[in-house]
Amino acid sequence: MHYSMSGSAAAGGGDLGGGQFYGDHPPADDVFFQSRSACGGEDDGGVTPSAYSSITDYLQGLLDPAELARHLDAPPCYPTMRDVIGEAAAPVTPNSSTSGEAAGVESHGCKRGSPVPEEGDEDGSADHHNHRSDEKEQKKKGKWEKKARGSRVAFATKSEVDHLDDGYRWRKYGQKAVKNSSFPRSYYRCTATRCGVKKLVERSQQDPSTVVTTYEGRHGHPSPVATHRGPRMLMATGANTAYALAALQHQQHCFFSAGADVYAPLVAHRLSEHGGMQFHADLLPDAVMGYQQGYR
DNA sequence: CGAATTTGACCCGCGC
DNA sequence: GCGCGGGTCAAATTCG
Repeated sequence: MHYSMSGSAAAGGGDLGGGQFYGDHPPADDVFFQSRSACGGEDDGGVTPSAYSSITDYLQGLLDPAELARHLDAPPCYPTMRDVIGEAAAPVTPNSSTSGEAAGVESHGCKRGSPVPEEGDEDGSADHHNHRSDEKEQKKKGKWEKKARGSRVAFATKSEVDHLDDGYRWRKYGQKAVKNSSFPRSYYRCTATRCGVKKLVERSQQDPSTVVTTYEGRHGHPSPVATHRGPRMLMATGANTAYALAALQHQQHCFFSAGADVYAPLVAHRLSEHGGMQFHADLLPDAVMGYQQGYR
């Protein structure tokens, strides 16, 4: 079901235009960015380009902390993440607030369960029952303590579809009601063997039309979609942001076309500067280019 | 029939 | 120490 809705489903929902990136906790390995169709309608003129660079660079681990902090402290021209996606994605718990919406990799790192499956990925069902006891024992030994996880990247996208196709295959392993949100949060794991990447999907409480997706970790394998399509591609429409993210994680070439996310291109551009990802500006709408120039 | 999803139970960290 | 809330497991169920 999830797979079938793919990007096309999002596409059906109309183009998603603009995207916004957020990151409000430099120390944490988290990043947040949002995309939405009505971006132009707001004070998007105030979009802080630097925010993008920070996120982009953050994704690539290229930005120095000081600069990142500066970017993140900059007055948001967008509503704050909390404003946009509500408390669902911006936990009100004190601990999470310190490290931003994504509440820190740390808080998750100590949790039990699939602490980044290594040999036995999620498919290693045969070991599941033993897995638990093993984890318990290992926990006692403190083995899971602060186990470093991949970076977390969150983004919000206007879409009628909860699970946007980002080119990877995901298996849903859980769903839970979230406090202060009438929408449940879904938990997905990459189905690729030995890939411990996870994805959390939930709808914004304040804006039900917005889907907040959080990636955790990086794929250590090529995207099934990209592989099949030959040229690494990312198309327009709603799935852009998700694709962009996948691309970012994979440093794949990224194509954005008219109607595409306004901000994702910026990220792509920035990445291109670092040789991480190629940017195909010819596919961008003028508005995007103009914006980009202003940014540059 | 195998794969994916659903969903209640369980576990654990954290705040009070 | 207790309760809350988030994250994961895994059996049951559904789907292709």
